[in-house]
Amino acid sequence: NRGSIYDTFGDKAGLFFTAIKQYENIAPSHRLINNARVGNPKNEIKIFFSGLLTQNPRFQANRGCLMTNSITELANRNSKIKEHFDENLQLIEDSLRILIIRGQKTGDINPWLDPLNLASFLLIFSQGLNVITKVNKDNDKLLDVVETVLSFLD
Amino acid sequence: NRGSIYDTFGDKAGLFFTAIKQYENIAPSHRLINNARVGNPKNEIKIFFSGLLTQNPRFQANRGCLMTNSITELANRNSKIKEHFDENLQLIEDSLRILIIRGQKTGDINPWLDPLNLASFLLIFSQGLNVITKVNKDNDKLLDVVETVLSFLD
DNA sequence: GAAATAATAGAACGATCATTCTAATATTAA
DNA sequence: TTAATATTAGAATGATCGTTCTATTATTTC
Repeated sequence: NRGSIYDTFGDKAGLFFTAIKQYENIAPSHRLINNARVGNPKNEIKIFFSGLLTQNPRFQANRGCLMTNSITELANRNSKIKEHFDENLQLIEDSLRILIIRGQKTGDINPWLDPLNLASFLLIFSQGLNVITKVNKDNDKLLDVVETVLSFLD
Repeated sequence: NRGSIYDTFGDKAGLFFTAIKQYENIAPSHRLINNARVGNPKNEIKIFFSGLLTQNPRFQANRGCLMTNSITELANRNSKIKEHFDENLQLIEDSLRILIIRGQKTGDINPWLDPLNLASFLLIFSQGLNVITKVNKDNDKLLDVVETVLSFLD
């Protein structure tokens, strides 16, 4: 009900921000961030990417990622939104970097690769997946590409 | 003027489609598509990615790519837009694939890599760049990542 | 230069939007 | 049960949107 919504969230922007925060708790990046310092590094990265491709049945198909969608639509018009997602992306990149460093220590990931550079690359690639899945639903093909990307870590 | 616009383009959607078509003639993918069968393969791919990072002074900063932005905002609500960009992405992927095959023949690109798989990867990565550049303006870092990606082709 | 055509400014339309308000109806706490 | 508190339906607000219209002013064409 309109009344309840305005009472609880203040305004449209407040509701949106609450939605974003809820979304971030169920997005694939949530597990990645939480497990950055535990679990098998390469496996966590793999699960993260699989999560981007396996559409959550909680969501309707083709809707993509709320963060990616919001960045492309709003980042250059709403600095609060932009800053929020800038931080969130940084958190994901940090987690990837930590996992890469750990993977290099255990010998699972090529130690000659630069962790920050590689983490940044994986983050960018993840955002690309969130775009492409909105038009291309050939999941098998995308899974193959993800496998290729993961092989770059070897 | 409102009147002229409606007279020329019919309605808002017509104007948008015309804008899209004009945009596609100046986007970095335009050169890639046109040069898929000529010029140095690896160099064309490099120029394509540089183009995504070097913001065209014709555009205002931080606006990203009109195709990427439109896909994430409209693809699941407007099937005509979705189909248009699906075709356009396919065209870019095809061009990348053709360039990769040519590069493999000349020995510039690792012949063991699967051209379609790799083209799909580069396309996805390009879309990721179009997302990330909307929040992260550290161009030097992104150029480093692009360099890393291009090194995957060796 | 006159007639036909195009472009302009700006009023006007109904639709939708974000938001607030009111009054009625539930739900909880005492 | 009563009183306090939430929740609801839905009317009402002003703003903006996409679109059309009209009357005026330019620009082309003959």
